[in-house]
Amino acid sequence: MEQPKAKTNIYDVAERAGVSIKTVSRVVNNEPNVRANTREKVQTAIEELGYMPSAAARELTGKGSRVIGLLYENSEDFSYTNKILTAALNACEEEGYTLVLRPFTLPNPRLAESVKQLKENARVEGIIVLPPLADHKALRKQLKEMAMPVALIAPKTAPKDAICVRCTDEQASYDLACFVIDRGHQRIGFIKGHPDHSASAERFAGYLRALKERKIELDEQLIMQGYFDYESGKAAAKELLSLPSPPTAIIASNDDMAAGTLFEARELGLGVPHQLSITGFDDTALASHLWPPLTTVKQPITEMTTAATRGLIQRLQGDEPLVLEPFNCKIVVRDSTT
Amino acid sequence: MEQPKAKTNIYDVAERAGVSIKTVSRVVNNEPNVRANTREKVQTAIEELGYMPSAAARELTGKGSRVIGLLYENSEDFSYTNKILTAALNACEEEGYTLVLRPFTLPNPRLAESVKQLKENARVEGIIVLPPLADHKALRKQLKEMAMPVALIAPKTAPKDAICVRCTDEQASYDLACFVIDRGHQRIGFIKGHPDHSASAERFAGYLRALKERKIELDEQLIMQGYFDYESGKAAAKELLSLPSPPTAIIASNDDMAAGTLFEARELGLGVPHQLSITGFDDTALASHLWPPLTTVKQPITEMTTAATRGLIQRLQGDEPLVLEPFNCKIVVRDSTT
DNA sequence: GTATTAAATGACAGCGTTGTCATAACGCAT
DNA sequence: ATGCGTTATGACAACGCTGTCATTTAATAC
Repeated sequence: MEQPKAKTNIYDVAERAGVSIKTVSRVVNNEPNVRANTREKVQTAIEELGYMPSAAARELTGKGSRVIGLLYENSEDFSYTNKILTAALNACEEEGYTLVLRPFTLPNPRLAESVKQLKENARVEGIIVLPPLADHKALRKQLKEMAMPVALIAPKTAPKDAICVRCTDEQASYDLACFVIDRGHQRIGFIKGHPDHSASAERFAGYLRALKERKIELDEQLIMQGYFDYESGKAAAKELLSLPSPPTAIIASNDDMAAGTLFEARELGLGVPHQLSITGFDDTALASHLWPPLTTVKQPITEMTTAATRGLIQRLQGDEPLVLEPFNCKIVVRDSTT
Repeated sequence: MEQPKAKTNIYDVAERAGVSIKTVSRVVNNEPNVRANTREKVQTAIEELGYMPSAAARELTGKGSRVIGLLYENSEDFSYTNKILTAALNACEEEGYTLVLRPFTLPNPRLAESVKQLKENARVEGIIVLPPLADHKALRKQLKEMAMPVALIAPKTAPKDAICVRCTDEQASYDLACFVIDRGHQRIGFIKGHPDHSASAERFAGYLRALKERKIELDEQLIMQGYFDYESGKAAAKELLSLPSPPTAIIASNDDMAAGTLFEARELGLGVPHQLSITGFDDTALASHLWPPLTTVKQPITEMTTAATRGLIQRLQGDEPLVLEPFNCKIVVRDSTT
């Protein structure tokens, strides 16, 4: 497998295989009437050069574009990811760009391959990466190798050759913890987020800073590891609440885990917020639909995403790669806290 | 504005305007050095012919593709729309197609324009339409005019020139109502869904059939109009529960409205399920995250969407437009019903 | 009015592929 | 070997646009 300097085209393959471009075309499109022997030679050349046909050229010759659309009504109550999608989609439309989505389930061995395909097949020129993928080492390496312009949303480490947007997670978490402390709580449980998300560490740091400044001694027992999903929040809450001296408030690193905590409190017959205060993070639809509705933190997701998308597009057009300031979060007080 | 028979290209415009194709190109790309007079002539010709430049050809000449990617981790707990997106995205990837998303907020005066742009700009060859857009008259007309191959998800009326997928909503709703009746309930409230969604009527019909077969007299007071959102469910529940003789069970036409109902029950101090049984529809993440978790109906969304997408792609490739049977739903019993 | 310069316009190649049609090689029966 | 019908291969135009560079036209100065 060689490292193709410039993009290889059908001529390169034809030359290497010692056949005409038409024959290469036939092999690529699985057409009949190619000797097995020849087919193999061509296939080898393709592999060696890492050749991928140009979708644009194909389309131009009358083949379809292999693009299909999906129309849907944009409802209000979207989850975190959805808010990002919508914002990015809108920003792209305004700039005359087309956005192609690619969801992954981690761990994913075919990740590199899939990203490469995204470039060749779907013709993407730049890529926006959401957490926790934004910090995925293999992915970042792959993107760099492909010299793919990148915009990272809330990454832990921000390479300077990428557009990055962040928000003041640490400060928001600090503010939230102070808010809880000011309501008279002293034993405050904390459920950490998924360790792969940069936000997790930031939010935890804010909690720690608040305790320190308000002179509350840190009790390791009150710190739980969660993974941003409902079940992990539930499990963590169960453990916290069965402590000999349980917390009177629990700060969960996102709304899903807060929902799990709320569920667990119910199971144990604890009244919220009177016997237990609970807070979330992200202000998803869930937060306002639970009973009682959750006190949480609202990130300016739409603004962040729009900025990242615009930034990426600007770079693609050769403009200055502007540096983005962190965006401010805001506490949303509801009824899950005393 | 003429009706272009075949796709107009830059030559048509040049001829009509009496200039060279290069000049047309200059106008289209807002390049300098074109006399105002000339520019106008060209612009007029473009309008009259409804010309839109070919993105594929542009890309081939070295301009970028104007496509950017967005990578995200595929989490489990997705809403209804998200499940559809993910399934469609996956089906497309498997078939070597690229899926382009376009969210709308209704009502939208620029809908037709946006769809046209989707065709020209994003080069889509076929379109999948989700409810309630699947029944949007103006949209359907526009798509038909453009001769755009279409796949409709859960439409009310199914034109035979479109791929359509449906599921057994009526039967599922009937089964659910019977389930509730069999638990001893006689006064069962029903919160209807958004009138624009085909599913709303189907679900209501199932409820009616169950009452009839079980010889329970229909009480109009127990029927409420909702709109599939949390707030409308809450409002409907409030009204139902303040009736002189309130229902002992409420069937909401989706999970969001069931969540609103649950909230309202809490506000009124009613125990769920002992004093009030509640059911939802769709089996979204919300349903299992609430307390108590909701009894609801699970649609095979992934299967439906995959079938629709595959069907559309088959048609695009000139194969037989297969007819799809309705998909079966399944009741998921949880703790919100006695 | 003519020379000089700048602005406006056009002719043409090239982008990477596939379709058409011509040509070359093969397989087989004579 | 010879001829014939396949099967395999290649040459070349076409797809619709933009870049380069040549040419025409207008504007300005003398």
